Amino acid sequence: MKNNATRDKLIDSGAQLISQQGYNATGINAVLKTCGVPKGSFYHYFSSKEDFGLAVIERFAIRYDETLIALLEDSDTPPLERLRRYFAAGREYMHECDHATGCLIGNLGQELSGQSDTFRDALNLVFQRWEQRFVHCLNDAQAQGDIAIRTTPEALASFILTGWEGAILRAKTLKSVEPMVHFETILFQQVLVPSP
Amino acid sequence: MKNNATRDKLIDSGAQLISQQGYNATGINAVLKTCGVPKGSFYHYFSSKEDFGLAVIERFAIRYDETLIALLEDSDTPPLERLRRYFAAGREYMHECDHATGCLIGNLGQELSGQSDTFRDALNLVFQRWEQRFVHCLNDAQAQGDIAIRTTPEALASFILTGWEGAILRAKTLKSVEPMVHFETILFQQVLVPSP
DNA sequence: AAAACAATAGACTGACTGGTCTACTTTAAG
DNA sequence: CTTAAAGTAGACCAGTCAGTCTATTGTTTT
Repeated sequence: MKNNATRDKLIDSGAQLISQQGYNATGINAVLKTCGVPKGSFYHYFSSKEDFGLAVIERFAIRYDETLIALLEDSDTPPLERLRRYFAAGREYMHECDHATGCLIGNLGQELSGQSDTFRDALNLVFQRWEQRFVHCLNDAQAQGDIAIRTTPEALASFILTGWEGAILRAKTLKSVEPMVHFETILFQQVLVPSP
Repeated sequence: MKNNATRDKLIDSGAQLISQQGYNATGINAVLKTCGVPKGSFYHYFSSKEDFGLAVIERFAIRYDETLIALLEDSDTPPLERLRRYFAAGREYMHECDHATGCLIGNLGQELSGQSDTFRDALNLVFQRWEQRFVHCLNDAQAQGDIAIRTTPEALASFILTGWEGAILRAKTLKSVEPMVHFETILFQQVLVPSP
């Protein structure tokens, strides 16, 4: 009943189109066309467009969490260096997509939070999971004496995630990673520093 | 030919609906309905939905710039206090709209930057004008010895704007101003500080 | 082999989209 | 008073939307 190549193809095509155009601007027919699946199959696997959208979010979150673990919980690398690699990966991806795509979760958060509570809850959960990864990494950094956390690890993680998401948004409208670089520079220069 | 109450009503209703639902999710008929204007008038004043959207952006940018000037260029108030008032106003507005609306320019930047270069350029211009207001205020702060700018005023302004926009986005999905508070706290505690 | 079910296939529906069209009313100029 | 233009009014259009429907094909289970 579950896992199927057709279902996967639908989700992958959907993720790509939604990343590029947003949720509302992406029609089901467009998804079907790009992966050559008939409409009957779509409504066999998903009960509605919303159901489909939630599946796209879930799949993306799982995949993304894997790379997040690989980058931020790599105990062979100093915690701050892990963060730098995370930012570098984000910048690289921004180049790859020609500054057009950005972060799927951020995009949908902006577009759908005010539209549907179901979507908002799902996206909020993903953000919270990401913040936890940051918290973990920040605690490591403090334990090793690399930084002094002057608020709470949670507040600092929130600061980093929101700043990064904002930088991605700005990078899209500017078509340049410059805002991402500025964020990273000031973050490491003034926020992620040892106690004075 | 120009200025008209009908045109204004259309733009105001459009701004409200687009703020709440986004651009793609807001139909022209919905705008007409909420302000009781017939379609003939709409296409008398605007050549297309895109033309209308650009007018909404322009109007919003002008209005918002006025409050930005009032807050950030008030020379009777210390520069950092001006910034604090700006953030407080943003938080207050977020409460008023029940964490649903956020920033119109940020929303559209996320939704339309990858979709239309015309929109992207218009939104980018608005962001750049805002950054200039921050630059001005930051220079004042440095001149008065309140802060030490360790990068450039432009980079710091970019950092503040992107961080704030990201915090607004996160506040929407979380339905709480907490991320905005965290951003402000850490910003004033570790970034906007005098030279050591 | 037969029955049951999963999956594929796409024509079709009503509602709605942005946009056009013609007709009418108001305003301003000559 | 006449005439031209600005603005109002809404029926209408082709296209698209998410979603439904019936029919058919594959694959198990019995």
